[in-house]
Amino acid sequence: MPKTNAKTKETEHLPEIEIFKEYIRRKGLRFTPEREIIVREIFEIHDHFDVDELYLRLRNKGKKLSKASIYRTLPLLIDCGLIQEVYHEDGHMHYEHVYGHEPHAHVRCLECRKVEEFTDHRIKEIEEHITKEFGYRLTGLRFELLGYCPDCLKKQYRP
Amino acid sequence: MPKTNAKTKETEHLPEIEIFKEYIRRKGLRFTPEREIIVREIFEIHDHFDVDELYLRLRNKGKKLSKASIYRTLPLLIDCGLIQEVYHEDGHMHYEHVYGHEPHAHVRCLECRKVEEFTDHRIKEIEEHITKEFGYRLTGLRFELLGYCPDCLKKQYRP
DNA sequence: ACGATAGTTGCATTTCTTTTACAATTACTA
DNA sequence: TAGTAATTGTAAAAGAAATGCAACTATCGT
Repeated sequence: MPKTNAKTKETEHLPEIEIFKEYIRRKGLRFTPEREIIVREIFEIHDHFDVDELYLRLRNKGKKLSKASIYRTLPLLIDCGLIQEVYHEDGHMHYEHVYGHEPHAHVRCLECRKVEEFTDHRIKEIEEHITKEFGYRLTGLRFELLGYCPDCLKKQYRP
Repeated sequence: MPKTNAKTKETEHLPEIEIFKEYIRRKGLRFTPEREIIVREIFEIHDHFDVDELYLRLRNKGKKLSKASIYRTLPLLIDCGLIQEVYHEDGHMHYEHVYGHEPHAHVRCLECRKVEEFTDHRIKEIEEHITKEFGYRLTGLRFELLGYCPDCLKKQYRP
């Protein structure tokens, strides 16, 4: 179960749905009920998610829309900077919210498979370094540390 | 085309094939010609690679082994710490050498799709921090920065 | 050196994720 | 409110990765 330590304060930003609407408008696309349902559901999940989980949550709420619509909506949300692909695991992609969240690292335990988030001021420093020294304009970041968590080390799953 | 700035000096370590042999022995597995061919080919590639590229390189050299063997060998190489999954793109996984390489970040241009590598002492510091403060034992790392490279910015692909 | 045995290979098939063609539907603009 | 171009669901396709199986073989003990 992913744990989320590095949540940014969720105050002082536009609601995600407004960002999305504005993006849709700017691109000359359409704000459909299906897209609205998908976007609202995604931002009710306060954790990493994947297509199947999202689809099941919607079905359980009686919202019957197709997976195709989800697969079509995700790239829009990525493009407008609301979410990002965070890691590919168990044969499929996992996503996380980006907008309003500080850059952070994911630390994954290879034994119990839990994922924790950590912030570190040095992440921003590295971004700044790349920006200033190499002239990149950065828009996103994925940082994953792999290893064994204290609990699993204690249980001697790993010597 | 991925560019590789952050290559570590390749001296002063055991040949990868020896590491692999030792791992195979320790696990009671078998050192087959197919495995040897795959491993040697992987360490002749000095860049990121994927299954298809590896398969084609082998075919072009007249080595006719199956993709299944590649798919079965990669987890072994990951498990013994020689390579890692580095990013999932174009619908499939990409790999890179790990053994003998310093931890580094990948900076990906979303326009021209090039991938550059950068080292930064802060990456190690962050690792140490996670290790000391949170008690993890870390074995690997993926760090990807996404944005637009100076060239593409100059060409005004992005305002 | 040889034979037994358990691991490995290639092939074909399967599973699973993600994409897409198409016809019906619908959001948006004038 | 009508016109039009985007969107939807369905079903199928595309593609990556995993796997069952029979034939093969590396390895080990004798």
